[in-house]
Amino acid sequence: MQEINVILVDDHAVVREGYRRLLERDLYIKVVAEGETGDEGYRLICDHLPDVVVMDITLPGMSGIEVTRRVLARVPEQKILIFSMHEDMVFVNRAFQAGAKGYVTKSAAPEVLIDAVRQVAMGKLYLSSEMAQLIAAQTIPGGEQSIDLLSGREFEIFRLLVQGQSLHEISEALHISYKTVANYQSNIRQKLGATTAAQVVRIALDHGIIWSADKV
Amino acid sequence: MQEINVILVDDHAVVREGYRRLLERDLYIKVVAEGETGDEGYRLICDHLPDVVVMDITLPGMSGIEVTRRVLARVPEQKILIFSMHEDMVFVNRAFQAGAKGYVTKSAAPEVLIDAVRQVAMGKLYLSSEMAQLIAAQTIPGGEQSIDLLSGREFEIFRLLVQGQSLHEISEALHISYKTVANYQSNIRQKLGATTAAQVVRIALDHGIIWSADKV
DNA sequence: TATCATTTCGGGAAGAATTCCTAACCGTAT
DNA sequence: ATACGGTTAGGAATTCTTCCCGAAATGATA
Repeated sequence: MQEINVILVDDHAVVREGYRRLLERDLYIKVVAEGETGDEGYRLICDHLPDVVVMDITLPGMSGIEVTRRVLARVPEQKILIFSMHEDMVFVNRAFQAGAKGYVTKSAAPEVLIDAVRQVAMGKLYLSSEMAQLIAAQTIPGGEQSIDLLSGREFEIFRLLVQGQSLHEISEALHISYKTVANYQSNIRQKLGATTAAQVVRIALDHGIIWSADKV
Repeated sequence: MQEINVILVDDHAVVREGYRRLLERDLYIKVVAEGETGDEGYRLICDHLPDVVVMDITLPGMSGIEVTRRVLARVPEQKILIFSMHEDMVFVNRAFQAGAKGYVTKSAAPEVLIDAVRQVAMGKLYLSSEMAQLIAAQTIPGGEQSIDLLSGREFEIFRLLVQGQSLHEISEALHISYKTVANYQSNIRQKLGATTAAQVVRIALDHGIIWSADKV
């Protein structure tokens, strides 16, 4: 078996240290560089062109997904494995949309990461089994493109809801009955697979309908 | 120097693996057990009574801060070091309120964690320098955020709520009555000046308690 | 030590919100 | 014309939320 050159990109030094030691338990895997930010990771990847990149999503500045997109725009064959704490389908979808070759969660067993790196290096796609199960089970809030299931009116009410408006305020703003708004909310939650209001807001966040104050 | 027995509590197996290898680079430090959830960590700590606990905040169910509170209620002299990705002052404050002996962020240099474990084992308090700077910077311009009005328990439930957990799930995770959680939610909303669940989530966003996929 | 404030915990009851069912109305596509 | 989906609501049962209360534990302070 050939040697597998790997670049790690993660903003947590201690965590990176752990990956490196874990991955190098496999004698064929060699970590050739480590990046701390999205920009640094991008430069390192373009310079080294490693066999596999293990990349976190949450990074200072450019996110791991954005780095993936940019790298693949210049080096389409580059193999990038997303290794994230996010167990949300939205992230998995975005990762593969960006062209990532694999997605592994940090809660997976250590051996899974090694396996994933080897699989991806061989040109295969890799999705950790928990994530694959999530895809199979379609009860995930925000899974698939659930937001597209919303009708125009539903989407409009959805937006007002996640902005923090009360049902009463919405009914006045739209000149419809409170009861109608309440019914819409029920339908929206069902279509999105959400059981709590917070989950609905989270879906809105994931789709960029609203955003947090400290977002760059 | 005496041997330092350590217990690790973190929900990410790969990350835990990394800590273990990193910490045991120091010959006096010995990792005697690893916990994956809040409940498991609590049991392990009570059973082993290690010299130092290295604990993440974000855990399934009970948070690391909640575990800290509970452990210290029974073993007041237990030394607990919070090791979290959160660089928000809110979390540092909560950690020390709960009785933690140290707070180190995961973005700190690897040696910092080892140093922190040693300091805490010797009975000292430890705060990584970035966090110490944040404290210094925050004392002047700060100005009483509404979120500071929340008690420890209220903040704990607040976090679970905005993560999308139902009242029933929270009551099970914290082993308290549904009614208590419902009452807490009312108090939280009042203290935060929020009338809808979505507004509560927005406040959490603004304080960095949760974040959106939109950074992707 | 005694005291007072705070926090944690929950029951009861009234009121509000949510769900589920139903149905009307209106375009549009078949 | 018929069928379909979207918009609009009411009714009833259920669930959630608030506001009231109090008990127990904790913590600070005099």
